[in-house]
Amino acid sequence: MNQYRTHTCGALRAADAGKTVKLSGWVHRKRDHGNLLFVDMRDNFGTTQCVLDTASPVFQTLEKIRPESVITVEGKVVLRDANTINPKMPTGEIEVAVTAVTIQSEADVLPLQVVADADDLSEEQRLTYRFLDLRREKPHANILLRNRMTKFVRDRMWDMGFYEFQTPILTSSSPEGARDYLVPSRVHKGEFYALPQSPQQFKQLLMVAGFDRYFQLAPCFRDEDSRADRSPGEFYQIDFEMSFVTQDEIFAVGERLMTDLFHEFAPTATLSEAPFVHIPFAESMLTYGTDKPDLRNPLVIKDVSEIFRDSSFGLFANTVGQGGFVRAIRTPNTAAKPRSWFDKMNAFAVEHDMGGLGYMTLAPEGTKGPIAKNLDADRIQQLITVTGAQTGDSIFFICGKGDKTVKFAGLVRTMFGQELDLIEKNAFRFCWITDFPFYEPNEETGAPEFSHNPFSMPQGEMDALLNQDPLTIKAYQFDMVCNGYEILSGAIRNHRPDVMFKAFEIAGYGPEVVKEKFAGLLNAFRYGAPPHGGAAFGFDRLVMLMTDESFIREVIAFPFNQQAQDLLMHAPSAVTEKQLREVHIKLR
RNA sequence: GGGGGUGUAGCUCAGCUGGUUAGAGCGUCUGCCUGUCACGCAGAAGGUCGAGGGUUCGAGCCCCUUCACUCCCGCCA
Repeated sequence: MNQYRTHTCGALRAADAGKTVKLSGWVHRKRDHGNLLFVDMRDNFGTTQCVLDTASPVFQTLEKIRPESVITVEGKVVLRDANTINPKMPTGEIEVAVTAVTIQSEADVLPLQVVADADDLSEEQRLTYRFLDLRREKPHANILLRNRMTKFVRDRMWDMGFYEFQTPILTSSSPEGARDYLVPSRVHKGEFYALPQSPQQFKQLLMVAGFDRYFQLAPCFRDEDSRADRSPGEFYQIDFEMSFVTQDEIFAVGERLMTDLFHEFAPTATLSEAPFVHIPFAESMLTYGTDKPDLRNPLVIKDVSEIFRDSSFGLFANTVGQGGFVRAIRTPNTAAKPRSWFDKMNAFAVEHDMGGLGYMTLAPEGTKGPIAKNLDADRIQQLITVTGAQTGDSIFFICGKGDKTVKFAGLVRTMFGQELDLIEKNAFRFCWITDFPFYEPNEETGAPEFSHNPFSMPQGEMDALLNQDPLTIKAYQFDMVCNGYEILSGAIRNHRPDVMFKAFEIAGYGPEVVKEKFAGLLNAFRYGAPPHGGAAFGFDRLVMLMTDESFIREVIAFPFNQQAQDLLMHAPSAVTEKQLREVHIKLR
């Protein structure tokens, strides 16, 4: 018999009454009635109430023990009286009458309150005492859910015929993408390894090696600043790659995995049916003002620039005349809102450094508002038709130039979705964003540069590179978006050296540079490479969606803080002179 | 790199228009309590008001500098 326990703290039921048992766990809560003492014991599996009075030989010991100490108790399982049953606890029909106790580890006074399970501890406290924080119910449950999702994903990928691999953690620095984490080499003075930003090149090499289907729950490292949904430093991807496929087959794998995963872990939620809707990048930017639209929000953005061109509404007409544009959003059932509400909406624009939010209301007695006053009836009718507005609605207008205005329209859409409580509840709405531009103009020079991953295949391949304006070429590159979060990114890869040289040449890289920086891949492609493609899900972000958390730290056992520090292990930290000498580094 | 927010007891916070001795809840400690399950009751201890400087008769509060944490922009598949 195990010397610590016969049962876990979540196991005992009425049927166990009469048994002599041993439990080990943490002192969750104590309720001391003077001559009667209740001790709730907690472990990973649950909580059990222990009871003892002055007749117990260990009464004094347990009366003194501090919360969160680890103890082993022996005692008899007894049924509770009907009026003392606790229906909120799975073990609530019984309690353990304690006859003996062993103190395994006595806890000091706690720096923060674990048992209170309050959600309002500061991040700094929680991360400094993460081992205590993770004892709390919700953080504990989040990590266990992540654990079950890990197994589920792994099983489904195996079922779908993917082989699981490990790829190197110490690899070479890559010039594209994010900032690398560097590791100095001791053996090779002045040279550095880099931690992989993703196993991108390795998984492609595995395709060249003929393994057909690869997957990995891959750690990825990027030295970039954090966001609520983006952990600094490191994160995990469900990374996969397939040979002899087109985009649609990658989509099918992604849809299968998400459909199964969300059915399993969010059984009550409404899900998008596969196949998920495809939204070309350009359309997404126009209709939603972002490349990661939240489709739970029913509002859409319409371009109404042409209606305002040469119109009598001078402000908008002038902007359109100078290459700007006007976007409109219909907001249902808002025509009767007070003037102060429209002013508040306008203030939102000012906060975001935009001129304002023009509007027009469709009251039963006619259209109203500053824009309606200055526009002829025909144009007003066109606005109503384009936006689909009905009596009782209003239409808001965003006018300006450039990318900033496009994105601002997206912010306005999101703001109205929340303000008017239009966001669908308990739903996961998926879509594919497709047809990303292969190149984008450099902000200063206007010269084409890679907009995303240079390893993806341009649509039209060599013919497009030779004969098309580079800035109009699209890539076989796509994202999957769920509820406004980018959860996957993928592409059909460029497996043709000639196309790759040409693609880099257009972006301003000569063949020597390509040969130097991508030697591994290029060399491999010279000796027979299958057409291939793949993608990667952000695993942490999926867990975050599933747990309905807004912060990615909530689903990572030992996350960095915003400054990419581990407050528990004190990383990063200084090292000794000797260590620095060995890796040939001198600090300035 | 830039912008916003926060910083007061071990934890979470309140603190008015600048005014006497800086408060609450939880936790801790002490005492009482045999059916609680966030037990209850009584009491006590606990403060460099993030740090430094300034204005003022007087600063937790106003000004300047600085540090820490956090959210966002930039950045980032």
